Amino acid sequence: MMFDRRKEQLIAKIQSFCEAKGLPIQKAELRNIPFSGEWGVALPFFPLAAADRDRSGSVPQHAQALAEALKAELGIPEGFSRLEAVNGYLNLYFSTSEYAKEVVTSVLNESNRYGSRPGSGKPTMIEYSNPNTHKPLHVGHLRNVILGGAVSNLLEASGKPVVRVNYIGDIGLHVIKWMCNYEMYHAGEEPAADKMRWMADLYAEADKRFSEDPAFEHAVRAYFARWDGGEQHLKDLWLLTRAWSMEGFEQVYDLLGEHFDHIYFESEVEEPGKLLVEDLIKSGLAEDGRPENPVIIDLDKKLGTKEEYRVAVILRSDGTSLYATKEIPLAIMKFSDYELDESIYVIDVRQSLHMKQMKKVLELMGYEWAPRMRHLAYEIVNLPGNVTMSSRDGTVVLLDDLIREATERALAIVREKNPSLSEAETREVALEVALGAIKYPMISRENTKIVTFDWETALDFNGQSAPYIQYAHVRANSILTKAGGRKPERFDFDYDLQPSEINLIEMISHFPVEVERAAKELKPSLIATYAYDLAKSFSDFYNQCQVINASAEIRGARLALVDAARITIKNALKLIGIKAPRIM
RNA sequence: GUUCCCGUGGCCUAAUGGAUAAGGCACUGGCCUCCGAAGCCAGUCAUGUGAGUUCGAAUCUCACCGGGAACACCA
Repeated sequence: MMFDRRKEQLIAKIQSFCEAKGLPIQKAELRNIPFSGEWGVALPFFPLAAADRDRSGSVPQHAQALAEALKAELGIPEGFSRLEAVNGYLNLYFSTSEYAKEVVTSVLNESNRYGSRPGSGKPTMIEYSNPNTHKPLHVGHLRNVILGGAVSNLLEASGKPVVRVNYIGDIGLHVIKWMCNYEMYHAGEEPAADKMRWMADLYAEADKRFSEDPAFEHAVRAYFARWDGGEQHLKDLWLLTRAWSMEGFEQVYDLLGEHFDHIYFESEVEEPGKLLVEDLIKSGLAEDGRPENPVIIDLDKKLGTKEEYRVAVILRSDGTSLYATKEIPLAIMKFSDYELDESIYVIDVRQSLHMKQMKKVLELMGYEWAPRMRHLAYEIVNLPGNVTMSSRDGTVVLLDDLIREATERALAIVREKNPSLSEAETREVALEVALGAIKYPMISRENTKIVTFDWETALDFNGQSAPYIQYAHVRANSILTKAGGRKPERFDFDYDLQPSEINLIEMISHFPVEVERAAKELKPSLIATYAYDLAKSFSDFYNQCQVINASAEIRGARLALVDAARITIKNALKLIGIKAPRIM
């Protein structure tokens, strides 16, 4: 980039200025100017002033004096329009036309690659979604899927290959309940077209019977014993119904635009887990308390820590497996299946201690990669009044219901706002808008903050929301279409740029930096916020600057800018799993 | 009891240790003969408390207050 080179030249000059004055140059760092309307870089002189032994007066005063001194020394470097020493900062403003052209040109050239870099190196594995078969998905699962998917996208965009994996809970009491209920009351029935829904309804029915009908509970226990006995008929039924459930999940993942590279099943790590526990007992790491007590690893005792790692329970006293039993072989399997740089777990914050224990256990077992396991902890989704979602208490919002409700609402709005669309277009747009609207609040806040779900917010298509961003994209698209769809081959920003278009170009140019930061910190919320700010900048521009009706010399440049904005909005939305419709 | 997370206008959220704390919702009043009003413009209102570090703190440290979570056989 031309401006990178100019910056380097500038930094060299600043360095010689600092050396001449005996100032610690390592403390000189360029940053963005917070005000809009013009662009450039700012150099704060406070650290230099504080370190200067020849300082006269207060630090801010001296910073201002230094800024002025450097300003006088630099004159006006090539590529800059003016310099300004104010409030202890030296602000260096770029020549607008060159900078604008450079930004817009590179966005148009890179198009849908703008903001991403090619991948290289060892892959990072990201485990997320992790649903239980035979059970419905609720909005808590949605946050996990959206977050995991977005983090995967971000890492990919920042140049890391990614392996997306899903760890499916395909065994346990919930499965037995479902199958027992099915055999007793729905034997031979086939799933409805909406498999997710059908499975969920039967699960709710089974769960209700289980808690209300002692006879059914009895039947389930007996059924479980037959399962443990390895009865072939039950195995066949399990495989069949699990496949139904997986097909249901696939339907939902397709709808959400998610995919996985590898599926791990709980059932495939259960036996290896039990074998590992025996090894751990033999090696002396684990203590076998059976038959009265479970098999444990007393981490605090082993490590000499106090109430930090606590006790990890790795096998029940009756010899049956626990979550932890299976987690250990799964972690090992991941690193042997792939040569991983990192193994990320997207799991809610309540499992932080458990994750910390697993990592430590694997470290004690001698796996060099254990430190490369990383828990991405996120907060749960609540209901108003700090009500935790629980299917047992019936305080749960099913994903299915939410998507249906949002789509219906979107459909009505699209019909009202844009009646000229065909039925097929209307449906497609409504779905994209509805999904965007329900995804956005899940991803736009920090991972560590609780999301409180309420229908009003989830179905609000105004304000800071995905539909607002999508709408900006649609309007940009609309201008380009009206202009004839042809892209100007040559354009220049040699005219007096309006503050709103300078601001828009500035926002567009920040995208790659935002992607890097979001990837590094595993924070998709930064991109969600950025996408909104970008859309807002575009709206400002849209309201203040004419494009199609502009004079010939301005028109080409503004069309190019609109196209660059359109591309950047679309790319940003894509990273957070939201589609950008052409029309709406 | 130990540990972790969160406290920013009436409500929800934003702000790589840096300049004037930024938006949304709600409320009030304006704007469709002008590239689409899911929009735009204008208005009122905020960093839990107290110390510390720093030239400079919403941000870092400590204490306290308030809310949530985890802590031996759920996942």
